[in-house]
Amino acid sequence: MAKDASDDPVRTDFIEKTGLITQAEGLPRIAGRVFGLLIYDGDVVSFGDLATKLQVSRASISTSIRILEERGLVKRVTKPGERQDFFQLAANPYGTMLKGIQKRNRSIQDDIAQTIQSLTADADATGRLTAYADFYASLDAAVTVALRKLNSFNDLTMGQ
Amino acid sequence: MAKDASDDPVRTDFIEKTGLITQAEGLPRIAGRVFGLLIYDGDVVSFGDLATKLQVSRASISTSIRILEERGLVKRVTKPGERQDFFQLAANPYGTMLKGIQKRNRSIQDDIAQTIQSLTADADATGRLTAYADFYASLDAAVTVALRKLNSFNDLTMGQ
DNA sequence: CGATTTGTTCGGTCTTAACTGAATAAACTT
DNA sequence: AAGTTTATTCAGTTAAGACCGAACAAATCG
Repeated sequence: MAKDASDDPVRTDFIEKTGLITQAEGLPRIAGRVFGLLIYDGDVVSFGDLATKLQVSRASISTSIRILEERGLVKRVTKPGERQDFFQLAANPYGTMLKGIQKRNRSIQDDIAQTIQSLTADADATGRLTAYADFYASLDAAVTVALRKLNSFNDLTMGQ
Repeated sequence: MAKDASDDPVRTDFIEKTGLITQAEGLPRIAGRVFGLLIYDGDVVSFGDLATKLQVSRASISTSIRILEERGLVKRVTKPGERQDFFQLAANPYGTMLKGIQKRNRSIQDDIAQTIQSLTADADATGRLTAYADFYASLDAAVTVALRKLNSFNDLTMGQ
């Protein structure tokens, strides 16, 4: 009873923090809480437990899990003899997040490049739009570096 | 009449794009449109022109400008003999944006570090929380690199 | 087969925040 | 001073989306 995880204030605070952090990234808060719970507890957690532990409806768990699965951050697993679905962190969630950022940055770069293409060659705006695109290019380069570092680290620790 | 900027579909598209891009960054869409307009037109633009050109209320311009000024992306200027305020892109808006990202990443790192501090030393979660913090640390390092590159570029072109 | 457990979907409610129009304040003009 | 022009603030409306309960579908159990 004293060892009930739900009594751990550090854990509760952390889960709420991840909810807010993730919300700022554009995901629903509950999805962030699920993410945080899976990080903190580490274990494989059942669908029902997620709902009760986070005190939210099963419907919210369902949609949050869908979002997290779509983003490749969470994996659904099943257990023989168990009817419920279980969930755990995906293998390399942070690499996946970086790839998502990368994808988005590149899409923006493409959008801007397309605008630049449409300008008349002598257009006054060309330089400023190029600077704007360069900003996303430099972000892209930086994220690529971070991704490479992260992967090499994983290769070491995961013996890959 | 044919040279009216509002007739330029490339310009209009670009401004709408920046509205959406910036919205995804967590700013109101109109603020993003103001930002895009200032990039595209380059000129110094008056308060009233922003409202009419973007077809939004003056109140929306006021709050959008406030947000953009707070973030250091836009500068307010005045002209002798002119009663209106005028606006232009800040000197190095992209560097400022990177610094904002940096600040946010570090705040998150601090939050996570604080949680780790609160854990008992043998806690099972320590490793996973550290990996989470490392993710933001690697992002931070990446942004720092991008910032340094951007500044050295500016030093060259601006003769700084 | 009927009953139960489980996950998803759908309709509706509620919260949040963007946006507007009107009121206000401040600066300038005549 | 009275009247204009301009920017901000505030109250109210609107729009978007998070969240829930209930209905549903699918699978399992008795």
